[in-house]
Amino acid sequence: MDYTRDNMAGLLRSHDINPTHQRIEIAHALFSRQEHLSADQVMAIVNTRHSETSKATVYNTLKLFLEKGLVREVIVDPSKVFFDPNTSPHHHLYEVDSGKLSDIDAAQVRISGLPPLPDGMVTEGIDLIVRVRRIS
Amino acid sequence: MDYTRDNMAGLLRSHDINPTHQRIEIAHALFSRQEHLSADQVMAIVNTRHSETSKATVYNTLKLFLEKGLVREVIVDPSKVFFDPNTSPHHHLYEVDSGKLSDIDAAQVRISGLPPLPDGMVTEGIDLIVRVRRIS
DNA sequence: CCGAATATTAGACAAAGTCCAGATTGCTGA
DNA sequence: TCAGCAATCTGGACTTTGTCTAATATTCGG
Repeated sequence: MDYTRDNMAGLLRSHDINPTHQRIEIAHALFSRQEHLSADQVMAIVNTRHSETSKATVYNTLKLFLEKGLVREVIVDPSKVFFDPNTSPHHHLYEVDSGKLSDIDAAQVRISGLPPLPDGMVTEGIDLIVRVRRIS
Repeated sequence: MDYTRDNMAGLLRSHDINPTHQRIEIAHALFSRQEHLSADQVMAIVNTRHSETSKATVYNTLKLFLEKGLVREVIVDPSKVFFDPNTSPHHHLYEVDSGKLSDIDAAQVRISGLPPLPDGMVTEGIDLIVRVRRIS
């Protein structure tokens, strides 16, 4: 897969998102790296050369991507949200001291014995986070 | 189990925590309710009558309780951390729209097929969060 | 190329949480 | 009893993440 800026435009369009210059840059930042990035990190990447994209736009765009199913939100650190360009079913491994976050393929993992949901509720997602720490 | 303030003092001592007035109040707030509370909520409860405990103390105390294994931290909402007086193994059910958080007993749930940990790492905990939403 | 709709922007604002230096508390031993 | 000392608590300034708003800029269909 080639994450050129041109392909980003197509990706955005296919998710019903108007591909503007800023949105393409932000998508490129996330998808070319295939990493979990915080809003802060996205902003830093997008504005490396000279400031091009405002804070508000970064936040708006990430929220838009989230709504349109282009990225996933990962909540592991109380101080910041990570955005994950991998939307296929998977879980997360979080290294507490370094803050490094990596994927665990959901295909191998089996979760059984969950209780029935309360009436009138539907599952929006199941997040499994394995918190690990370096042996000291 | 009786969560009187006197018993709180014993609980604190048994966890190697000096039982001060403020710490007893905070422990009482958490344990008498057996609910997930945010720092904000704890502060509101403790200071209902007249302001008695400062913000700094509430945060310091909750962090201390966490270190001493008296409470658990639950990270489900990016905007605030919840503190959980239930430290027995369990998972969480989070109602996205109402913000309500409830427990899922870990005894019934089986998680299998997790990949081996990276070298030199130990598991600090496994958080399983089922996010649900009311059918609209 | 025009005008409407859609995006972007700077900067003010809000909320959660941290930090610090000074004031309080509660022991301890004489 | 009380001075000395360590532990604790405090208000308030500060930081960081994220939201909001009103003005400006861009885009797109016709």
